[in-house]
Amino acid sequence: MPEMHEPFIETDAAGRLYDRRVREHLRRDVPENEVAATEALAALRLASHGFRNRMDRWLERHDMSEGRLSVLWRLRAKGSLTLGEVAESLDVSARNITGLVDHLERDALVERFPDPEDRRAIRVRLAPAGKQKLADIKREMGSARHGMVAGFTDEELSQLRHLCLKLAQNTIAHRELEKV
Amino acid sequence: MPEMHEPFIETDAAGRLYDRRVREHLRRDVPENEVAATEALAALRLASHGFRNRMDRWLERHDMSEGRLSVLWRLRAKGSLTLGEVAESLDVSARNITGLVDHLERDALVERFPDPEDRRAIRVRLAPAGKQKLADIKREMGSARHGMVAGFTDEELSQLRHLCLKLAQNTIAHRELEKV
DNA sequence: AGGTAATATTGAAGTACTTCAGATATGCCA
DNA sequence: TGGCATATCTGAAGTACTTCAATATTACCT
Repeated sequence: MPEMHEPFIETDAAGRLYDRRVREHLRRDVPENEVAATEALAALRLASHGFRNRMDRWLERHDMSEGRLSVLWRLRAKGSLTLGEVAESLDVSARNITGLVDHLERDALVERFPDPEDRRAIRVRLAPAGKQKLADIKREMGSARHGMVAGFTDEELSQLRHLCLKLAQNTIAHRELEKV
Repeated sequence: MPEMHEPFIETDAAGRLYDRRVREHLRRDVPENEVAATEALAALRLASHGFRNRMDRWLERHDMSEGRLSVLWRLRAKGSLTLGEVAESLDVSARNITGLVDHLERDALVERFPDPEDRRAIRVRLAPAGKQKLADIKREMGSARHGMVAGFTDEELSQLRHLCLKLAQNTIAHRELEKV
């Protein structure tokens, strides 16, 4: 049996999980009023790191990545978009989308074409193979996702969604303020 | 006034936030029993993406990155570690830690030294400048974090921590199973 | 109608992450 | 005691992300 990680996720008196390492770190010298925020954000980081790694591994079987898949979903929703619109929609740089679309184009999953109204812009749309790839992924995604949320009630998933979007709202509001 | 993002985070009848784009996508053809999980995981992705970008921008002022900062915190907690131990602790590849420690060493924030008991291994510890850097960052981190969790009650933060760690447990359990 | 600031995409250069392979060292077993 | 499997770190090569600058184009203002 290979060596396992030393467990660091424990349950407190109220029945809630906490990260022992973070709590030990906090005991040193983090002000009391920052404990809850620090622990929550550290947990968010841990969860998303694990989730992303898990998704990466799963998507490898489809010769896909999360970044490229996001582009495909967005194109499926919108029909076609300029590269800039894709970038804004996914909150990444236009340079990044250039690379992701290069890769998707190389795999024949999308097609680039000129924007009829703006000769600077390039539009992109799903190719038939891209539509098929999304159908294939969707067919199997359910069971993968099911494993990731094993043990969660619908109420917990709803609450997780709500709290994450509340956090996202803060980061979006902050970013919009920085534009001014 | 620069153009703002079209708002996509809305509130449902129960007073909970949801991502309109995800919900529209779900209405097409995602099975009912997968809706809650899909929405929760999409929200987690959005929150962590925004949080990470926000942290990146904030850490730039300290000439730091999240990856390198994680290394520093871990060294502060443990005194010294081998590069492999840092990698395992942060759930990243040893190759990645080599690069992060290269950068930290170049900035004189850490020091590498031979492991007295294993000539293959290299240990790393905080340099005095690293300790100072952590002190500087800690002094200001509170207000940055405060902004990120504006509008959250301690109860919500505790619940967010719990739900994220519950998710993290699933990804950790899955990864340990893959080792067998 | 011309000039100029802004926009869209991509080339260049960088960081953070991955996998794989190589060099050196360790530990275990026969 | 020697052989072999495993461990540790890093070089090589790759992806996904960033910023900045360059080129071509658009839009607006005088």
